Amino acid sequence: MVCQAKDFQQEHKKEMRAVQDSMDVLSGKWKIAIISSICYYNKRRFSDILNDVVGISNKMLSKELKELEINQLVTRTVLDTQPVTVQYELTEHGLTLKTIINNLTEWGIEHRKRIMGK
Amino acid sequence: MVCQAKDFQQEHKKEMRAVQDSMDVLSGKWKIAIISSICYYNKRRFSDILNDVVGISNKMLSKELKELEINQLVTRTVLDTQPVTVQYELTEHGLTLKTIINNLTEWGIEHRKRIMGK
DNA sequence: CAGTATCCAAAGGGATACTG
DNA sequence: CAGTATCCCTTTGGATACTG
Repeated sequence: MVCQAKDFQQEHKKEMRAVQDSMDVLSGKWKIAIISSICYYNKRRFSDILNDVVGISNKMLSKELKELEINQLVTRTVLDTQPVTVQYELTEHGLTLKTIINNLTEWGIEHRKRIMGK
Repeated sequence: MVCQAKDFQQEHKKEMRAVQDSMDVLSGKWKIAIISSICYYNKRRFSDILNDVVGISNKMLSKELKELEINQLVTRTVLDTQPVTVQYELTEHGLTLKTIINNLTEWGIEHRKRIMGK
């Protein structure tokens, strides 16, 4: 019984670490929205993301995309056009966030109903 | 065809708004972790959450819990003990985040494997 | 187009001490 | 125990202008 309680707590610590690991990568006002934008179209250009994500500045977008690249969630490809365009894509790893994005979308809709009320 | 494309984009705008609504409530370094802590035990006291969420200060925890209360995700109950203890619980609405928490936990484990690497 | 550079105000958030 | 109050340094991020 004592032992079971210990396992229970150990398990909880592991879960807390995991959830905090996720949030280290995904937290912040913009990351999930950026991923969501790219995900929907598979490939997305800088200026398109800038338009999709309401309120973000180019400075922020640039910074956030770099971090997502470092964390291997997106790839950046410079296209040989005139002028230059840059395409962002989710990596295989980034695509594993699709379920979470979908859940957050659903939840956002319900939450708005609830808070905005009735 | 043009019409279909328009619907596609309209749908995307709705989804972007929804996902950004979610993140308005959940973003920040701590919220998800706090909810996760309470969720695991159903009820959880202030000092316990303080222990669960690695790195958070009492000031931050206090602030974040207030916001979660405002957004109707948690309830706060003062227990008649000596000294006073306070219990936090997820609301019905807060409990709808359980799926997302679980997904984020799973994802955090996989992400750590991937980044810390092989 | 896709950023970078600079300036600068405002917010974030830790440490510490204190209260009912 | 569960916070609040204060001090104060750090980070954030908008606005604007500039570059390849």
